[in-house]
Amino acid sequence: MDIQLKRGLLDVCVLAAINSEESYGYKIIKDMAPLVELSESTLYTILKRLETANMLTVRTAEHAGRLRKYYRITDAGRRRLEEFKSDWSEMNRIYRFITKEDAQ
Amino acid sequence: MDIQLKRGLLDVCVLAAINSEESYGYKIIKDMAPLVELSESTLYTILKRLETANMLTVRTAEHAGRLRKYYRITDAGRRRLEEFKSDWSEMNRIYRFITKEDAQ
DNA sequence: CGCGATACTTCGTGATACGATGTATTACAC
DNA sequence: GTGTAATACATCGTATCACGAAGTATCGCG
Repeated sequence: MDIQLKRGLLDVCVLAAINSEESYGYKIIKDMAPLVELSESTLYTILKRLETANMLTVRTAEHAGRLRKYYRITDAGRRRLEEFKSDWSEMNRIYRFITKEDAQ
Repeated sequence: MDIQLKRGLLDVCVLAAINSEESYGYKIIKDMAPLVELSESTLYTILKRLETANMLTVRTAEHAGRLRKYYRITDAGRRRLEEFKSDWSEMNRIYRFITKEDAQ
C-alpha cells in the first residue's frame, strides 16, 4: 500500500488500538499487523509523539521480569478520533472527485 | 483537514485533474481549490515529481504572450489511478477497524 | 502608471516513516 | 546448559514531502 496514503492513518490507528483498553508497544504492533504493517521504530516514534501531544498517558510496570510501558488514551486522544471521522467524509468527497474525473 | 491525511491524495488528485484533458499549473490549482487547498509551491513540486516518475508529460506553449506548461497524463499515470482505487478499499478496511475500536 | 490576476520557480524548514542497530530478559528446544 | 527465537523498548541517520516566503515576468484594466 502507498506509504503516503498510510501516513494519515497511523496515528489514529494507534489511538484506536488503545481505545478500548490500555496496551503496550509490542502488543499494539501485533494487533495492527494484519491490517497495517508498521515497524517498531515507527511505532515508538508515534507513541512518543502522541504522548507529547497529550493524546495518551504512559505508565511503566513490570511484567514477568520485563519492563513494559502501558499506554492509555486521554480525552484529547478521543477527540482526535472524532475529528478523524469528520476528516474521513471529506476524504470520501475527494475520492469521488478522483474517480469521477477518472471515468471520463 | 489533517495534513497527513491529505498527503496521500495530492498526487492522485493532480493526476485526476489532468486525466480528462491536459491542463496547466494555475488551472489545476483553481480546479482543485474548492476540494483541496494546495499552494503553488506544493503543486509545482508534485508536477515535477510526477514528471520524473513518467506519470505525465509536459509541453510548453505560448498563450496570450505568456508561457504555459501543459501537462498530459501517461499510461503509467492512469495505472497509478487504478492502484489508488484498490488502495482505497484497503483504507476503508482500516477505517472500519478504527471506528469499530472506537465504539467500544 | 499602478495594481491585481496570471503563471511558473527556487530555497529553506519542519514533520515524518523507516531501516539499521543496539540492549536486555524470558521461554523453549536440543 | 547453551543457543535461538520471542518479547520489549530505544536511538540514529536518511529520504521524502508539504509549504511558506520570496522572486521573476506578462497582461488587462482603471
